[in-house]
Amino acid sequence: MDAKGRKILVADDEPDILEVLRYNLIREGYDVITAKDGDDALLKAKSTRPDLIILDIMMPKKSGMEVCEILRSQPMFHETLILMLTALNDEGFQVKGLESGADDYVTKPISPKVLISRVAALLRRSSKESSETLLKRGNLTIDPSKFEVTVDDRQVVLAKKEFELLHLLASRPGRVFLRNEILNQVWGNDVIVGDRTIDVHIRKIRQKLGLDCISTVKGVGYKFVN
Amino acid sequence: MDAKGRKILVADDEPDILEVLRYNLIREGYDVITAKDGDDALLKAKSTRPDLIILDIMMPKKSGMEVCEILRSQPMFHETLILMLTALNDEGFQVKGLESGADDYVTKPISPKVLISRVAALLRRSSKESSETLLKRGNLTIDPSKFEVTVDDRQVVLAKKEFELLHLLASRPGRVFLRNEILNQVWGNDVIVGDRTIDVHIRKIRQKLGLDCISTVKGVGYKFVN
DNA sequence: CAGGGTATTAAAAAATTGTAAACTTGGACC
DNA sequence: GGTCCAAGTTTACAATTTTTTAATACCCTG
Repeated sequence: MDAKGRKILVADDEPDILEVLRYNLIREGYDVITAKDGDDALLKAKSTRPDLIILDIMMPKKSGMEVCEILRSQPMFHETLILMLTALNDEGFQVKGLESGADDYVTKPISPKVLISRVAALLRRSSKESSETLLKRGNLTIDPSKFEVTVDDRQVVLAKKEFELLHLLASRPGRVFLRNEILNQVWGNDVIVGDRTIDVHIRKIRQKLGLDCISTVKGVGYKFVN
Repeated sequence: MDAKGRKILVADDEPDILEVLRYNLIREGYDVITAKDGDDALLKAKSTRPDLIILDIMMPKKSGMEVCEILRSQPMFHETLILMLTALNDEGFQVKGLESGADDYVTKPISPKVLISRVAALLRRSSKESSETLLKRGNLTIDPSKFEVTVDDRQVVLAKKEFELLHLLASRPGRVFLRNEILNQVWGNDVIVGDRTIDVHIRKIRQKLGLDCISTVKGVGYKFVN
């Protein structure tokens, strides 16, 4: 589906399991990073900042639970999704797992179908939430749930497409969005509109905001700066 | 914890399991209603409007899945939490369960500790305000228990749909409700009515209230402002 | 200074909503 | 059963806003 670009870190000490998970997740279109023990997982989590982390409970160096607690204690991973793999009937762990900050767990033996389904459910939920949470960039505030934009306490009324376009750009400050990406995200894959349409909307946003927060990258696209 | 007043409906055909669950949930401070099969569950769900429904997948009369789908198709239960009890390794069901609209599932054999933990997690997540409390928004008062609306001490009589629509919008001031959301919440998932219906009702509300408290967000929906 | 790209503008086209009025339905009442 | 009434829905059209197109001006780079 729309799994593109989602990074998943999988940590398990059994190479076979790791490979099965990697294979299945990649087939679904996710970017997969693997780790072979607790310390490795921590290291790779920091360097790659995945969207979701799958942790086996039983691992050398550090257990999944320990890794989970360490991650959760850092603001960087406060929002990162964590899914635990636990042994069957391991009540204590299941309860502790949820308490230690995991978002979900799947019991072993792992069925790829179930795992994929859970992973998708988690990502779906979080992406829904993120598209509804308040976005603050300096003196600019974007509230998708209220469909409101504020600049220095002054409320600005944007039309639908303008809002969506601004929201897209502001969701990843600094990152350049190609004109194609913008068309796909805001207009949809199938809709065909002329190229100048984007310019016009950008102009209206700039005008209404009275703020120079969108910069042009000639020949490439637009990006949000602050 | 803060389980006070939370109603939980438990449906399972095995009396022993039912009793164990009931005992444990009551000990946690929940109000528990029990049902012995699918039809019974539907009946009691409608009459008691629980906050959370625990459904065994395998039940006489109607399976947990069927019950779940029927419930989800009614606006009354759109927000109600549903937790499924599935047999171990029952992959197909687990996947289908999540797809059919359940919020979570727990595998049998059930451990009370795990179940309690999951139930608490679900209820925590959805700490929505009850739809039966008095709402005051400026000079507007909405009393769902009496089905009354007041503007500056002047009582306004609204029809059922009008009332529900206003109550929905006012329940989250500022938040935009998409036309789809409105249709689902007020009319129900399965009911098919024309698009203009919403406009007409909005108009009647505006007219009757003589108050400009509902603002249009073109291409998106409506929201309550004060 | 030519060429590829972007900005600006105005106006056309499309989409969306507001409104009034007609129609449908289901229940209360006789 | 028939009649009336009110809520709810649909329809059709007007009013409005948003979105797109198109034409032109601009601006940087090689």
